[in-house]
Amino acid sequence: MRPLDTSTGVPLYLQVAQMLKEDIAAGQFGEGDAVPSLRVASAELRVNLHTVGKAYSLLEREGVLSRKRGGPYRVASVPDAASDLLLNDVEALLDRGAALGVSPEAVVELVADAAGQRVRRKA
Amino acid sequence: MRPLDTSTGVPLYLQVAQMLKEDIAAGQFGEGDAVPSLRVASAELRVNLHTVGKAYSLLEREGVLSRKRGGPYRVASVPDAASDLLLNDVEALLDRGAALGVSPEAVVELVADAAGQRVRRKA
DNA sequence: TGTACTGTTCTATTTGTGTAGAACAGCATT
DNA sequence: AATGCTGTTCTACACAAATAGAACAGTACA
Repeated sequence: MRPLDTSTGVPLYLQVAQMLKEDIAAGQFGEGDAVPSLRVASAELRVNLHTVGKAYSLLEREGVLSRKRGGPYRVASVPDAASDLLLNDVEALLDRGAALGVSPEAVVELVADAAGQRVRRKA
Repeated sequence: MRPLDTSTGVPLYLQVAQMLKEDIAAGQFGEGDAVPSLRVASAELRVNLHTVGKAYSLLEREGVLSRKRGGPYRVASVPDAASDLLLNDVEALLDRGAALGVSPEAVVELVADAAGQRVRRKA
């Protein structure tokens, strides 16, 4: 799994929930599939078992996961498409740009440049 | 000033520091200018005096602000240009896109669409 | 019936954040 | 000198987050 970022101040359990949600949206887990158990996930992420439990129960309240007593967490419903999950971040980026006096068009250029570098790096 | 977001889990003092840094980068405060005093800023932001103090001393360690005993915090050096401050967010956005299986090009399109809506909304 | 897994619950401790109020020393102005 | 501002320091408390370990009940399978 991807690493967690402890420098931003964002609680780990929120990061874990977000990460799993993205993985499900990306198709890594289908509806009805069991997600990694608390102990397995906590070992892989090098995080406490209770932290993962908090993340999973949060996703359960959101309707993404479901549980049966004694059984593993399973995917209840696949969240919105990947691009929908990104929209919030896109809006936040434009907000920050506006706060800095950078026009939306200029932000688009910044993203396009950075994206271009990635594509070139990959090739 | 802009409002603080208490829902993200990001510490308030980091948000305050970030906000002031952006305002300075945007030209709201020039080199040598005094920034709002701890008591004024804490009243405007509806935040504790010590929280603002923590933010200011952080920016002092970063070299953005400087202080003289008994005097106000002043801008020591204007941080990087506004667009530079946005680059980190742009990279983070592309990272999240990659995690979701969304190509850099598709992310650019998302941003372009959202930006287009803003320009139209403004007009 | 064991065995091994699942999540749940409990207590306990540590750390960071945020708030609150008071007191202090330095600087500038009147 | 007195007043009013500046940031600093101190104690105190409340809360959320994270860690740790133990014990528990339910499920599945050999």
